[in-house]
Amino acid sequence: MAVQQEPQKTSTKERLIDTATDLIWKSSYGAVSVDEICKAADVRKGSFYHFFPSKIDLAVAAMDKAYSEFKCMMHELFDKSVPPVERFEKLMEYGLAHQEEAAKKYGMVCGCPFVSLASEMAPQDPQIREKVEGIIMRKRLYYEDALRDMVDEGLIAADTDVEATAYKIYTFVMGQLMLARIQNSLGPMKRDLRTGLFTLIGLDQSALKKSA
Amino acid sequence: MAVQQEPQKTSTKERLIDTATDLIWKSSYGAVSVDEICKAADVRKGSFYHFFPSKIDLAVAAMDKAYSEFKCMMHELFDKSVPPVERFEKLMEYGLAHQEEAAKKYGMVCGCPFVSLASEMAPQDPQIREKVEGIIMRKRLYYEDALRDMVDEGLIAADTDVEATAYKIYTFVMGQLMLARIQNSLGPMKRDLRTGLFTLIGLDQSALKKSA
DNA sequence: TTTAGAGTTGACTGGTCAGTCAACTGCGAT
DNA sequence: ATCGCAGTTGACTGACCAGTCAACTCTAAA
Repeated sequence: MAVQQEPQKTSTKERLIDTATDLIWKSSYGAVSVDEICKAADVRKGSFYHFFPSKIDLAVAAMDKAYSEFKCMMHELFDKSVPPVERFEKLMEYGLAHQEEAAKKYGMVCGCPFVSLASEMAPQDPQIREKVEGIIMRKRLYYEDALRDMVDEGLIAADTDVEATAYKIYTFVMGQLMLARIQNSLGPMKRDLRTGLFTLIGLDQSALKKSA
Repeated sequence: MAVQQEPQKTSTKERLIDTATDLIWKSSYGAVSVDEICKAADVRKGSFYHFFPSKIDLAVAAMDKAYSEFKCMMHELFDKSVPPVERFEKLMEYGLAHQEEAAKKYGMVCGCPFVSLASEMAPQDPQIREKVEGIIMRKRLYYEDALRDMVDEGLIAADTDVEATAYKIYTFVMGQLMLARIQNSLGPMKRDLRTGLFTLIGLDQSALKKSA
């Protein structure tokens, strides 16, 4: 009558990272305890501290994994072979789909996991701050590349301040995601993200409608 | 030789609210304990729970006070007698000054207290969510009024979607503040806030430079 | 002078927190 | 066979958590 103890499909470490991502993204770092993560991941306390020296290190590892997945997508989406306008179109498409999926999975709109965690933890923890700073920078560089290509193609003004524009886009998207999380609604984002982003870039909206 | 116990200048309740605002704004709700707030405010535990049924109620009271102060400023700044463009100019001026002041006081850039707290707590606490939802809505209505006045004055396109534009402005500013907090720097905001905001509104930048 | 109630105090509770540890298990290399 | 070691276990620590409470003080009204 021994109960068959079926083996876990994923490794203990991976399960901890994935569970932490879920729980922290859904609520917040401060509201999720190590015990909670362990219970949800079906891992004992000792194993947790075998893999991670502290709770914050798990959070950093979770950010690493989330970003490496995100980076893959960025890499193929923002490839030189893709027309620059389409890069942003596809990115927004992907972003919205990702949010819808997460909203269904978690029962609420969750926004950007990096930004939410960073806003909470950056003032207290330099590890988190540095990690997210790097993520922001690398995303921004993708944007800047695309903007330069748009300048080269004559799509936007030649004297466009590429760095400043990339920052503007970034903060706009960040704000859109933050509002969606706070209001628990993707409505405004669906309506405003695309036009707002292209306005900030300086692309003629009417010219866009044709291609869409 | 009795040590003179000089009386506190502000009421216990007020001191708790102000201290909580400081501590939570600087770090986060989850990272600040009731004991910590009490100690910093020189108030005993029992008094805390005499005035507030729970920690979350104090946070809500702190939001109320912060917003009521903010509202006074908004009310006179967004008065009909002020030209609409100037309303935004002054708001940004005030906002940046406020951030500089807070950065000096707390030793770091703190961003928007409403948004930071809401991002952390909205998914877990309906009281916080509702409170911040109301704040967002009322701010947005000020923006919409100003935008309508700009339409009337022929400063922006007559077919401007006032509600959508207000949302875009709001999220852009929110994102700018969030980035400033995460990066602990007001640099990008000083450079990009003004031009980004007016681009989203749809105001001709070159026309603005003249008046500035 | 009495009384009621707002405000204050500090000790207290029970639970939860992050993190520790010594003992154990299973396995792959020698 | 046995050694070493990554991984696992669960009991444990001490600090800290939000919240409680009965007793106290002060004030202002009756």
